[in-house]
Amino acid sequence: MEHNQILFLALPKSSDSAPPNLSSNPSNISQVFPRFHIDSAGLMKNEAKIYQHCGTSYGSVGKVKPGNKEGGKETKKHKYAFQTRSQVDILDDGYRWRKYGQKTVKNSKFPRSYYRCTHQGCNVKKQVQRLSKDEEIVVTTYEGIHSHPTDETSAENFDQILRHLQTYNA
DNA sequence: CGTCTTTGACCGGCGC
DNA sequence: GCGCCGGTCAAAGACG
Repeated sequence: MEHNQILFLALPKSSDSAPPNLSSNPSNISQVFPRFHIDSAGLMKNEAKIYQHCGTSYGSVGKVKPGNKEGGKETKKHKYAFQTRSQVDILDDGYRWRKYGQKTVKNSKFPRSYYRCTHQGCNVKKQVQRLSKDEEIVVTTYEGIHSHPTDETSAENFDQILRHLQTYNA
């Protein structure tokens, strides 16, 4: 086993070319990931690297329909995508997820799993997909913001990193 | 016994 | 209009 890498794909809004500063991160990342670690074997250490990425193929995520009526009914979807280098799909981020679907993606030879937060009133969804190119890379896409605390009380070092990332945005 | 996973069906959007 | 593709539902089973 090697050191795990956490690739941060931030999706603030449009595919606007953001400055290379890490300070321009989307809001409330720590709400999405209050606690982040790989539970299966404690693989992740403080060697986690965080990258920021804007645009690319993920720019189409959460797009707004051009033919929307009346306009102004644009719901902002907070959507964050990660790439984790791990051998396990399930990353325990402190929340409890219920799997509600699994589909095979045309572009990938591995199926994509759909999860939803089991907390009542919490509509946060999550997708887990494994890249066909690199079997070790797992893409986790979060959608929505958690409005409730986690069950876990212990905070990991990753929390500090996430807080440091979101210091600028409010 | 309660909770979560599994799995096929269903549905809506989009391209041809 | 039709078929593909991606996302969700829901029934039934697995598992503690």
